[in-house]
Amino acid sequence: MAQKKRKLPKASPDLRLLIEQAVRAIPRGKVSTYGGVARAAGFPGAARRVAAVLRNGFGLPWQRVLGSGGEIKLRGDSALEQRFRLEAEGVRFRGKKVDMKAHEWKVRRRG
DNA sequence: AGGGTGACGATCA
DNA sequence: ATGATCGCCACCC
Repeated sequence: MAQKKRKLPKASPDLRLLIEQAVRAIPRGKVSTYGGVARAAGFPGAARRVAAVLRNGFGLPWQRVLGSGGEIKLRGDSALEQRFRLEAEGVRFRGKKVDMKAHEWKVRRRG
């Protein structure tokens, strides 16, 4: 049994705070990735921590965070819900993935 | 104290 | 494109 159901880890308070801020900074109609949020929060390589924060936290626009390449990494109904939520705010998909070229959020935006 | 785990990511076959 | 494997690392029991 390689997969037993386990509660997901909660991130450290400060790490969680910074990650939450980065997630909340993603505007409606835009998306980012776990790795991208981690880097934006100052923790490159902490993609898994980002996922843990999203799952554990409340009131976050969790649907705007995707796996690399714009792929939804959730399973089952949650994956469908994420897709519906994104489409509801104008995010378009190309097959199974979000059209990152059009929707990926970049902090550095200067025209 | 120590091994298992995961809403990841990159790489290889 | 799909599936396996490895690196990562805070968290859980």
